[in-house]
Amino acid sequence: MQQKIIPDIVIGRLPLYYRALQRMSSKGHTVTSSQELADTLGISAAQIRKDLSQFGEFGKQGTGYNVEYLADQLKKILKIDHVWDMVIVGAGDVGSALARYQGFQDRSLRVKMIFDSDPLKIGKELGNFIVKDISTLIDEIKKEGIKIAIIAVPANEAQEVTDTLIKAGIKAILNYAPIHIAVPPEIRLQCIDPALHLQRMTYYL
Amino acid sequence: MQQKIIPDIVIGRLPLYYRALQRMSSKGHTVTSSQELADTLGISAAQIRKDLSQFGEFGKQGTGYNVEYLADQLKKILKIDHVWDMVIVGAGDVGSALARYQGFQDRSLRVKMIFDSDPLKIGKELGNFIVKDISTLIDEIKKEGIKIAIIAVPANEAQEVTDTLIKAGIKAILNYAPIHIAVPPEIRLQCIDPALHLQRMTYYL
DNA sequence: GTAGACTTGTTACTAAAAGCACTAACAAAT
DNA sequence: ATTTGTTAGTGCTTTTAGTAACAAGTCTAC
Repeated sequence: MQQKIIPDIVIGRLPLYYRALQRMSSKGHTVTSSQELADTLGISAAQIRKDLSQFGEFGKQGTGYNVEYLADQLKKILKIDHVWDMVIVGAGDVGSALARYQGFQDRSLRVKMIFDSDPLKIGKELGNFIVKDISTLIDEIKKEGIKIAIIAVPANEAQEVTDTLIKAGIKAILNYAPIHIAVPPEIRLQCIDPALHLQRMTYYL
Repeated sequence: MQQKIIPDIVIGRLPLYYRALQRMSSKGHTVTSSQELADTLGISAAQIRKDLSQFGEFGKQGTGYNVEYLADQLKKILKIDHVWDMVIVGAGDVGSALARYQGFQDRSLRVKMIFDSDPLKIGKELGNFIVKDISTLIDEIKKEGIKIAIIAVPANEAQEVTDTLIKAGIKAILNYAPIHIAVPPEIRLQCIDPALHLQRMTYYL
């Protein structure tokens, strides 16, 4: 039996739902509804129900969703029912900030190592880490079996770093370099460039 | 005459095209084609042509696009033919990193001020800025006529800060707080939460 | 126990976005 | 002058995404 393919856009909304549920849970909220989620997220209730129904039946008619239970199910679906270790490549301003970033806590993500190629940075302390030599990157990643990397190097080094990461066994990349990087189809890639977001809005001003 | 409404998804791709053109230009590239852009961006050539044709005819058949000219046109369309001043709210780890971020240079964006509510942070130096008291936010923003804000405060303060910003005349917001914030339809909003991007990828691992 | 108010999961429908394919235009080589 | 290869712009088709509505359960109040 062929398993149903879930559109990536749906997958993209699940972490959003999970984030809202985590927040509700921390406030002691025990049950919610698609309507309440819709209000807190700015997404239509029908959309939320449809997205969730792709994965099973998590709610109860007339009652809604149990917050803990639904959060738990989403954790399993997103495979964030355990912590994922990550590496950061690039110990410049962006890499340093990410190494100190508190926002990964309680979200099943943990920075494990940070690399740089600059001899002046290698060996230096950065948050709880010692910056490692990028030439040891492949070995270290393989040794720890890390699958997720964050790229925070200048644009002109990004593609080279990407290729190295893939050689090391990295399967998911979050790219902060302001350039498009090419990856084979089996590698997941997400990009963050604040300037792009901002320039998208200036059009309307 | 009613002007054609351009889908926001198209607007979202324009900064991407512009970024690629800037890069080509800095490498001395003078002409390009939809196909070359497609290759550097990982977007189909047809898509690029269609997007651009929404705004006019910028290319020459058989030849392609003049890099400088197209970049210039995109600048005008996106209204980034002049520098936009921005304020950052929140001088924590994220706000500090953004205040130091070099990536806004040459992209028509400039941080002008940074605010915080913590008395321990107010008055302190941060990069080239002195952290200002958030209680002066409305006055300062109005005085300078600033239209763009970056929110880098904890989740539970984000909505309140948003409301204040809108009162001050802010029209576009980039939100780093890990929560959905509500804004009236005329206010532009973009959100960045690295954990969301990462959790979107773990599904596939 | 029953009426009535809610809420889910699902289906049918509508809208939007992307892909394809074609025409017209241009440049370079012969 | 003619041929060949390239490329933009555009209309049409297909695919994808989102909305709305409804039947079937569930709960509460009385």
